[in-house]
Amino acid sequence: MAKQNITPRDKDYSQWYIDVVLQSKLADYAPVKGCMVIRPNGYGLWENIQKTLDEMFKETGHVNAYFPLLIPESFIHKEAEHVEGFSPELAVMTHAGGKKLEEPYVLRPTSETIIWSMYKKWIQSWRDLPILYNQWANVFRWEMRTRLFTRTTEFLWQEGHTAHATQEEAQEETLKMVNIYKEFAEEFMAMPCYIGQKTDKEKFAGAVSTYCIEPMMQNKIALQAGTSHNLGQNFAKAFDVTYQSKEGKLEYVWATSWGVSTRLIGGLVHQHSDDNGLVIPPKLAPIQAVLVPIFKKDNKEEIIGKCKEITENWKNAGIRFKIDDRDNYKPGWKFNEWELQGIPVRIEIGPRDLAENQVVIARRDTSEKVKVSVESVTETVQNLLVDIQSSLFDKAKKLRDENTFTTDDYNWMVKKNDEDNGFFNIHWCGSRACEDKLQNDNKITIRCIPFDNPQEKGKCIVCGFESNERVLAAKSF
RNA sequence: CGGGACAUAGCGCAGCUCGGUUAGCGCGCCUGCCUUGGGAGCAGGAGGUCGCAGGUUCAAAUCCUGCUGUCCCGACCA
Repeated sequence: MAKQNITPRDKDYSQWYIDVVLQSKLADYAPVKGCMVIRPNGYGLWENIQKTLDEMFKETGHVNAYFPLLIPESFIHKEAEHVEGFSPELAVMTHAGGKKLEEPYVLRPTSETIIWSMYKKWIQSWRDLPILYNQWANVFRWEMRTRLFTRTTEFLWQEGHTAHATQEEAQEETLKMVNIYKEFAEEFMAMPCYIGQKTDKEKFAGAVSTYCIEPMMQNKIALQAGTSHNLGQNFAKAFDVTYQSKEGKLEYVWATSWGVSTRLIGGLVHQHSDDNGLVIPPKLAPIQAVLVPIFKKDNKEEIIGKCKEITENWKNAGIRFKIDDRDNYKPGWKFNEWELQGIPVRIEIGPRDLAENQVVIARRDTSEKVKVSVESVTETVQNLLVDIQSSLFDKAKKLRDENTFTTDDYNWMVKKNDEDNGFFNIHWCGSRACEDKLQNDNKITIRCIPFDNPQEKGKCIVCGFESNERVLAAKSF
């Protein structure tokens, strides 16, 4: 008899998400407002995200560095848009060593300012460029309302900060990185993403242009999952960072920054999980397959021995697995537990299987069970991991495609959005007023101007003024 | 930051209206036995300054005030 602790997704989506995160032991509430503890199940996912992205960054020429958590308050004030954007979210340290500080420090909400203060020291000549640094760090943003993983006061992320000699090179870098995010999200997280440029209203505080990936979650709402910014010369000017060009002229340096955060883990939950708990894409799963031996005292050794025999070469084969040989839980209990924790593949081995030289293999995403011979377990599991990974992507893409609508009918969009959310490809005149109206009246924001948008004449869905392309609009987290 | 709800054992809750023995129940946990193919059973046991701080009272989980935290709904954001 299954004990169902998770609120069904259809009954209360928010509560379902919270239940999944807490009960699968990804995270727990911390005693600090808006902060959470990332537990081993969640941190294991983060480690795999880190590992994969870090390789992708290194392959594209980036290196890691680390800058301080504390930033002199005055630094934040040097770039006008930046300070305006981040001031409301700053946590400020005013005392240390039992005394009030001469100048307060802010806990970094992002590191552009402190990094560019250092780039000033390190950049003199065109020969010093480009600088392609990344850092893995924690940041603080004092949010009014927080949610596990998708919005917390402190979160973990990576922030790339690059410096270039030319505008073209900076733009190329900005686009390269947002494409890497898309590739990572789709390939590893099984999360299909729309990719495009942010509107001026939505872009990063201090950027010339911001690019993003926008996947659709199961409630048909967008989650901004990764952003890449072309910072132009804004920070170079604010921190007076110049280089001498080949021609001997002093020029301001061109900058980019880009980041993804532990929000991705929230995205993973929102994208794939179900009423039985977490569902993890195999490529990111800390444990990809769990073996549950079904034994009594007299055959325990024999059955666990078979588990070990089956998995003998799995480490070399690159399968991350665990043999759950605990004897204080019954098999049924373990089945439920591992399902709740989202392990992609479960292998059941009991005396009946042993007698027939077979095992039972269950996949988390569809709950399907198959019997296979002991000899073909490894191959079956390997194939299954590949299949689950692509099935999850296909399922997510199907949901997204079926809920992305091209429309010119404002009333229809509003009705659809109120009833069931969704993504809308709409004509927009480009004015801030129409963008604000969409948000104020319908909670719809323009998620991005997609790169691959068909260029076509049309009329703004809000004001009817002429428009040359469609944009992607939706409610967002 | 506004509006609403909630805060009692690790978790979920009852008790509070109408103050009065030793604050209960289910799950979980510990010990033992027995079990093990979808969250078993029996017996025994441990575990609480009733979110925090004040106040009223002979007496507060219960009444009053303040604070903090969580959730939901808004406004703001990765």
